[in-house]
Amino acid sequence: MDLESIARKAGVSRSTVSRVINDSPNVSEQTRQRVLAIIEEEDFHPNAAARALVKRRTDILGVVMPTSANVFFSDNNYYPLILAGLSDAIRQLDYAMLMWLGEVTHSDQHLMRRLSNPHLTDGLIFVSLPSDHPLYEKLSRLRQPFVMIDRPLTNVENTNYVSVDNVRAAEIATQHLIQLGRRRIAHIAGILAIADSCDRLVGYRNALRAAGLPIDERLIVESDFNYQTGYRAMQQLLPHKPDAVFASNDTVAAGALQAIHEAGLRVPDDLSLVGFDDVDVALQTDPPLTTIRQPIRAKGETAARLLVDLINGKLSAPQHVILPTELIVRQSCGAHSPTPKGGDARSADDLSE
Amino acid sequence: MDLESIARKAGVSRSTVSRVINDSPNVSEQTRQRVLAIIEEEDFHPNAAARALVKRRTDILGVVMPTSANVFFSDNNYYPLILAGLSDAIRQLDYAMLMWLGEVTHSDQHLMRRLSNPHLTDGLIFVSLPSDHPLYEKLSRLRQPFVMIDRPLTNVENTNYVSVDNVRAAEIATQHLIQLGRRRIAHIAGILAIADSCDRLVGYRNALRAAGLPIDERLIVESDFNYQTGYRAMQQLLPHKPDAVFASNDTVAAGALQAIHEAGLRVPDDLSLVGFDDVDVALQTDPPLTTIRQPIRAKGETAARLLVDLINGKLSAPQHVILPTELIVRQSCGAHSPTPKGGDARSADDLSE
DNA sequence: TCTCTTTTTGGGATCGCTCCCATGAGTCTT
DNA sequence: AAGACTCATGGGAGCGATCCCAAAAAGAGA
Repeated sequence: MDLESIARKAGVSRSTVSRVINDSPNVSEQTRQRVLAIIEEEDFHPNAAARALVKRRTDILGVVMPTSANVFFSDNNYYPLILAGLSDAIRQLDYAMLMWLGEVTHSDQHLMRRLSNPHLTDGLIFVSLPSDHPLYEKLSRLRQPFVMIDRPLTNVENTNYVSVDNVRAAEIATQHLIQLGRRRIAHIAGILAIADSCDRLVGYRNALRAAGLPIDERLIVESDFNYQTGYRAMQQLLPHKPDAVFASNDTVAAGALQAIHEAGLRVPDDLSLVGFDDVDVALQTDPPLTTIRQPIRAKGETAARLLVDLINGKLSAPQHVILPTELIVRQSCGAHSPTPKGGDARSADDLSE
Repeated sequence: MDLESIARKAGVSRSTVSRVINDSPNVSEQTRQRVLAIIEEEDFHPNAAARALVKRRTDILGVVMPTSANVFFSDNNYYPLILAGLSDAIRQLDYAMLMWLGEVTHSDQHLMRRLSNPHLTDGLIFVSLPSDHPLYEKLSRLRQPFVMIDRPLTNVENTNYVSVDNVRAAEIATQHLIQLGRRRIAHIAGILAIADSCDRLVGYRNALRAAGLPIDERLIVESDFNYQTGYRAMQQLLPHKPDAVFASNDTVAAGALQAIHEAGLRVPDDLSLVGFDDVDVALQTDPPLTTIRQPIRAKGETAARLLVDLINGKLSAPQHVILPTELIVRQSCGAHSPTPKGGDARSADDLSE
């Protein structure tokens, strides 16, 4: 079933059917209706490959999340939320979304070739690509446009990316704890191979330094962004008597909270706790978490729009889009007297829509 | 850059280059090496559209999750886990994955057309497609193979699907509670528009009936698969004095647990609690949850393999694949004396790999 | 050395579209 | 009423692969 056979049935030419399908204005209303009727009747679908062959665009965007399953599921639904944002925007922009989840190793030649095939997608979006990734080098040679979500670690200037100012956000979180009178503030970092984690650690150090507080390296512990490692990190920290903890995300904060409770300490009375992301879990802990809200879905949406602009040649210089974050004060930091539970601001990201 | 230009540089013909690319055995080793060198040198990528046009296959599988963001994120990572399973298997089978997330409404003609375009994907996988969905009707007319994950509500016989025996699993969970001497067993159901939820409810009723226990409709409450509604459902149940609760998933169970604790009751002493899925959260509650483990990732993997078999014409009759579930006994049901925390079986799905 | 078979190679036809140009029909102008 | 102009339509060329068949080259057997 092709254009020609539809044309024959409608008593017109191939070209006219093509015009109808592509909403060309130069078709008489009468003809258009006749053709549309036949198309409907025959349940005709134009061949995407043939179209792509001549138009040199597939109307497909590629999304690559070279994230291990481990991180994908533990990190606060961060990646699923990014995905949702991407998916929404890409659908709205009338593209389809081709997806690769999971680690991409250098040895996976097949996949590497496919990813860099400029004929398969019109552009690519990479989410949290580590700097030492073999794809990185390939990217530079790539002729097709691409956008990164989260700041790349190297070659920052020439890369289009969408991120938040993690350094500033971490400064604000830490500063908040300092203003509450805390002096021994610990930090449970995320995976330090990820730029965001590094930046948050930098922000944490900046804030302490700015306040003239000493930086005690024993108060800095790494985690894997998940509950379990948050719990263990806190157990490591407790002997050094911190009076506050800034955690790399809300799930880690929840794990830390568990360890704190098991040690017979109270939050926020004995320790103040601040998380990051502001997702569901921040409201499910007891007490609910003070945290930094970042617009996770919006990151995905923005990246998709940016990529499409790039594809359409609307941009010249590389774009660096920095989305805003916000400190959400709840009970776990002890900043103010408890408000009625559930009465405070909810995340814009988690359950909305 | 096309086959022809590579051919010219290598001093061979178009056809020979094509043979090299497609691993045809009828190429001399010498020629193959020469051509491969040029391909590498020029960073040549064959045009996927041109290939698809003549081969009549795109090597792309479509995955449709017509799930609202609400359910996507609340339901125990169920959908992200399915996705991971699909992604792994599809990559391994050397296909690419085209994805549509989120609700697909009848009015979204554009998307509907795209989904049913047999030239875009070689086959489709639908995850938890509600029975009243407009896509359902379109599917029947579809000429391309498709597989569903989770039992469809109607037209079951003619549909290829992968699921678990939710009825039986719920019977086992409920039976377990009965054997522990519980008599007023409540059920927090999931969204009843989803077949799985219905089946679990049926299994619950079956078990009570088989044990000669009365079915008290006040002990059955619906939830949205998330913490919040699990919490509220439990609050509704408490006045009717249940001595056990079978929850539709682990997150709902966690929400219920919170409500139980707030009411000053203890688990498992005052109430036994059983969840469903066996994901991370089941180990993060205190006490850890007794639950039904279902192989979520394996569902995705199985569906992908089934679809590829279907595409290759290896199957004739519609396939119904039912994967096994397992009762995982931990502390929340009170079945045995507490084992050391963390020492019990972990989910095969959550953090592995 | 010549024939017969097998392996390797080359080039035409084809897939189903879009693009471009030519043509015909209808309208407006002078 | 003829030329100029617009709008609707038709058909050739071409996108870049694969497939098929024919031809050339290499190897085998007598």
